[in-house]
Amino acid sequence: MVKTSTGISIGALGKATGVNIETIRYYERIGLLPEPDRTSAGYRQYGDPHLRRLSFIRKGRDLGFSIEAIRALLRLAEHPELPCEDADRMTAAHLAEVERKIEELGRLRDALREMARCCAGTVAECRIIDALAS
Amino acid sequence: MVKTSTGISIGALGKATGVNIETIRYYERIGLLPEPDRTSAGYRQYGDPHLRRLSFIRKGRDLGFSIEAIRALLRLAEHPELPCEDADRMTAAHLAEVERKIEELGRLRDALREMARCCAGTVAECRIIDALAS
DNA sequence: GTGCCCCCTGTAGCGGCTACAGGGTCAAGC
DNA sequence: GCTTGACCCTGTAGCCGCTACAGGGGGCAC
Repeated sequence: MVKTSTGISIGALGKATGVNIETIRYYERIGLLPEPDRTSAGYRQYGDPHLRRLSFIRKGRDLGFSIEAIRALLRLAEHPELPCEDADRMTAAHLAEVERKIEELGRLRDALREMARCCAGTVAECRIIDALAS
Repeated sequence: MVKTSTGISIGALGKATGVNIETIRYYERIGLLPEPDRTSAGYRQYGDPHLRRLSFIRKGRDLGFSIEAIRALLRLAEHPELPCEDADRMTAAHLAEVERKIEELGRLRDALREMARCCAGTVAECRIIDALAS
């Protein structure tokens, strides 16, 4: 009972992974997702490896990894025998970057809070405009 | 003693405001900074109004306001007699967006921390790769 | 006159998609 | 058999806010 799997369409793949169809084609164009087989009409037909790879990509993007980082992580995932220090280093670097951004945005938030709710009056007395113009 | 101010070059304006020269030209192109006078050789010559306007823009960008928001804030700043509720609303909206991003990044940070430092071994046992592939 | 730095215009690239335009294909229902 | 509508295809351009050239001209000190 060998099942000759025919694969799924790009729309079905998109639904299964939560990735936009245009984004899937974009990933193919930049070589992140390999080109799938085609039906006689030229429709893309995806199999299980594509599904797994795309959902890997999606999770990576959700974690904020860049496309290039994901490319590297995918290469690693294909070689389970390698040491995982590269993955560790990339994650640490990304985490540090996220922490940096959080701090930056925290400072921004404080500055904005200080300015906000200035206003019962006119622009001439506005703390916000004043902060920018002074 | 009327001083006929000759204005400053784009390089000097950039230094004075901390804005990249190419960015200044970009702001001019998109109509955010008005076209300055030119010397006979075609060099831009900026005066005090440009300096003030550009430093307004710069402060706005530092606070994370979009170009379009800054455009609106500049229009407001030119009309001190108007009520400042627009500025207030824009600041509140921007603040809310910043707070949303902080929370999102906080969740990201937690997820990354959970994954990180997995590794003394190979990719096969790597928590990072596993989190993405599973 | 000769370096060297500044300035000019115009265009293309970055990241990561997203949105068309202008067409072909397929399956269900009548 | 024919229509309708949902799906699919390619290719290109746009989003944001710059940044980076290429290829040339100007200004000033030595």
